[in-house]
Amino acid sequence: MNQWFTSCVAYRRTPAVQARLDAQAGSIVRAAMSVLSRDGYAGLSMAAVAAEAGVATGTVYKTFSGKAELVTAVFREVVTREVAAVAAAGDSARLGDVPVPADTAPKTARERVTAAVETFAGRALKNPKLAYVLLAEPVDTAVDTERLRFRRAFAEIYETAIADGVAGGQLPPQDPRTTATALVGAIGEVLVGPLAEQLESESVVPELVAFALRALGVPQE
Amino acid sequence: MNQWFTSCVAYRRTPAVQARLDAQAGSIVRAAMSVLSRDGYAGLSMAAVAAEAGVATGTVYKTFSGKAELVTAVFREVVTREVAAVAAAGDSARLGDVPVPADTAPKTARERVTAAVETFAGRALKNPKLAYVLLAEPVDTAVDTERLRFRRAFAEIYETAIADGVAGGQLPPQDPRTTATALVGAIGEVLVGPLAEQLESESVVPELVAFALRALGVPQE
DNA sequence: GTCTATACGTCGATAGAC
DNA sequence: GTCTATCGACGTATAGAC
Repeated sequence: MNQWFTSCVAYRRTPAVQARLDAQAGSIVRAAMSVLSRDGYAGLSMAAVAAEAGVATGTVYKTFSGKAELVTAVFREVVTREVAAVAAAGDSARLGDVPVPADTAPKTARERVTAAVETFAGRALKNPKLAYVLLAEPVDTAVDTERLRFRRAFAEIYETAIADGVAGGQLPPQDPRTTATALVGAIGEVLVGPLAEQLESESVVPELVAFALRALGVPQE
Repeated sequence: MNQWFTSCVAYRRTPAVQARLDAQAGSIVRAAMSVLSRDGYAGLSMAAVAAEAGVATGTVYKTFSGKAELVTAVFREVVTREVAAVAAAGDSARLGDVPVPADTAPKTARERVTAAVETFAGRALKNPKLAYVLLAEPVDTAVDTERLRFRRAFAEIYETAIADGVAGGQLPPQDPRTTATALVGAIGEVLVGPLAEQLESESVVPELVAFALRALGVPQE
């Protein structure tokens, strides 16, 4: 009994072990992202991920109970990255923890939305396989649920920019939440086409920006 | 041998039998639509559908190889109905086979888009369970594929209206296809929220219409 | 992590169509 | 008379609760 207890304590996860496991999990997730970017969801087999990460297939199942869980983790990682990039491009307040220099004029709603749309769409078109999985590819019920969070996160970025614009009189009266949500849906829908067919249509980003500015009611130049 | 052949001919599906089977398939699909509207996708079990249709569960599998196939058939049926309703509301050319009376002024782009958006959103909010399944609910990979067709069908309705408006100078220059696609995405995205939470927010339809009109560049009244 | 409950899909028997 | 469509109960897998 005493010995059993001792063993139990001894095998309890030490911080070091936990850290190693976390690092491994991160490594596997990054490997999965690489595979996804290169070969799309069709190529995302557990074996391929394991090979890319340099571990055995069994090891992957050690940290992720199944493919759905792994995919979900990958999804969360990618979403966090993309949201950060778009937020950085669109937010006027601060990037990371660095305050905006005092001599920089605050961005207008037009600038903020333009930057956010261009960043989002540009990144998506630069990594079409990944973006298509994120936006639309029929994958898995669990992933679909994650997609809802993903879209919400982007909508919140637009929402603050729009609310600021309305408050400042740059934009006509409107419900910022509705407009922001609609914008996210619009951008996603438009991108799915070029993404699915691997067309990097050059005109799609400017068209998207034009649509967004019209939809917000930005006064035409 | 001769007798076998005679029997075979005798038991070959006669038109009457085929018609009955087709009718049964339709009946099952309609039953599934009822269940879906009432209990949502969670309540759409094969047993519930069979009970609603007044047949045994085994019978359902006679016409549909599995749940995925049944759900796909239901999806197709619903989409066809909804597209027809929205097209009828939005098209200026003709409703069904009846030509528009000559004394009726052709609808403006503003009227056509307003009618289409109101019809689509109104019908969705009147049947939220069904609409949520159609638009966003994580269901099945096969259904996701169908959803793409569904959205495309709606986009085409908007596309013709927008193209006409641009050609007639009522709308500013734009790519009708892009705008139409974006509009479908925007409307769907906005509706998902109220639909998921069963809120029949009264203001959502007017806001959607306002968004759509701004996005098309319709001159503000 | 285990356990229970629900629901998908199958199978043999029966009844009815041709 | 033969074959097939229908029925409904059962096996099994999976998902959700504790």
